[in-house]
Amino acid sequence: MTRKVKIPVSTVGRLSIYLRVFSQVAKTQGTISSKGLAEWTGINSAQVRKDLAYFGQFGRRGVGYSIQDLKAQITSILGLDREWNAAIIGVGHLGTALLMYRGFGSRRFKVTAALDTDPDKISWELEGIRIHDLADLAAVAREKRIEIAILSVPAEAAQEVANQVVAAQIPAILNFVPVRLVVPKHVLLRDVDLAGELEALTYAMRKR
Amino acid sequence: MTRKVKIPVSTVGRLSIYLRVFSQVAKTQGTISSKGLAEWTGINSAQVRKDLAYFGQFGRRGVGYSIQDLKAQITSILGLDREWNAAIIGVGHLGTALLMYRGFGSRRFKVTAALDTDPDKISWELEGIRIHDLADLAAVAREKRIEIAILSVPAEAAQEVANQVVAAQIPAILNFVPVRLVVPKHVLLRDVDLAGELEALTYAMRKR
DNA sequence: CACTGTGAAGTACTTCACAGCT
DNA sequence: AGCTGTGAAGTACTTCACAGTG
Repeated sequence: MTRKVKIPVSTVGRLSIYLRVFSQVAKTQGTISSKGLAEWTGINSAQVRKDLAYFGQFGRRGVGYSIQDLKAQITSILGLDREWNAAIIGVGHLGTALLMYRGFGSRRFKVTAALDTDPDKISWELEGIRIHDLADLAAVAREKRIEIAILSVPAEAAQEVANQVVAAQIPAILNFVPVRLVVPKHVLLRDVDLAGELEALTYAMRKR
Repeated sequence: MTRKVKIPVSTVGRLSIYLRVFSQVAKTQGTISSKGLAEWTGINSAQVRKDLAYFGQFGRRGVGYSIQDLKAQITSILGLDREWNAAIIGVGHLGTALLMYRGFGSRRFKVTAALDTDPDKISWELEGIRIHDLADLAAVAREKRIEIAILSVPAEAAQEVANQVVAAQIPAILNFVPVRLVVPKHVLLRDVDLAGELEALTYAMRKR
């Protein structure tokens, strides 16, 4: 079940997609074939089988995959069989935006803290979440058992704040700031570049 | 300058990254080498050269790339030499969030309209942007010259709303809804999956 | 002579195609 | 008979390495 072979990053991304199909199919009973999943997702059926086979032999030849089993397996592989506490760092427009977004929580993510350096914001509450002084990050992270830092600070401050996140022993960062952050290898970093996504669209439109 | 060779999607993503370095380097005079860009971005210098060479011969051997020129070139390639009007469709938590986020606008994107089906929201204003009835999408799109639809509606409604976007002749969709949308080939579609990004982090944390 | 532009080699991911199980 | 699991083939992207040049 746990393997030696290196699993492509893209495979992990597709696991999220497969999982989501089950909410749409809604049936928790019954089976689904790789071809069925392929139709729902637009992903090639051989790709579906290969993705799932990385993690074990979940399917039954001639039948397909048990929806219930597969759902449980993927949930567990993605670590969604428990809750994860996240903190929003930087409560500007985007940070506020992300605080309000419950879509994070609908799956197993809880935003349980917010932090900023602006004295006008500190100790306010937003959506029921108190805004702490960023200087207290280490204490807040320990107390609230924060495992994910969601970064939405100004670009100039980003690296310095990332350093503080690392010092506070938070193991993972979801970075919305369009800056290349340098962090130690043991810290997980993932970038989301919203302007970049739009630029990919305008690039394609411009080409026409 | 315009080419036959197919340009990797990933190259376009990196153009956004290169462009961003110039805001950080700040100097509009002078040159930068592929090695310099590599250091700023963490991208291999051969990759940098290959990416830029897709679009023409911008560099000078022995010298590097003129920052001013390169900035102008990439800006133009990405279509950022003009403004683009976007509409937010679905003013729930995430939609409101995105409306408030000025980071879109800081580059050349303007959110000039918002739409929803909820009578309690319609004709309110949020951040100076009026919320229109989704039923009026085609009219609003025409009047406001909307070229990008930013989709943040409930999953159940997403495909139907996407159909309306297509019917309204909006050529591009940035989809925040975790659903596979089916649209005609001439409509550009890009998916952003925020829960998926977090799941990629928890997957990696779980593995330890 | 430092640095680009680019073939060639290397690596990673995807799809095919089919043997093998149920 | 139908569908998985997986080597082998195919395709796409990255990195190397160096000839070419300002």
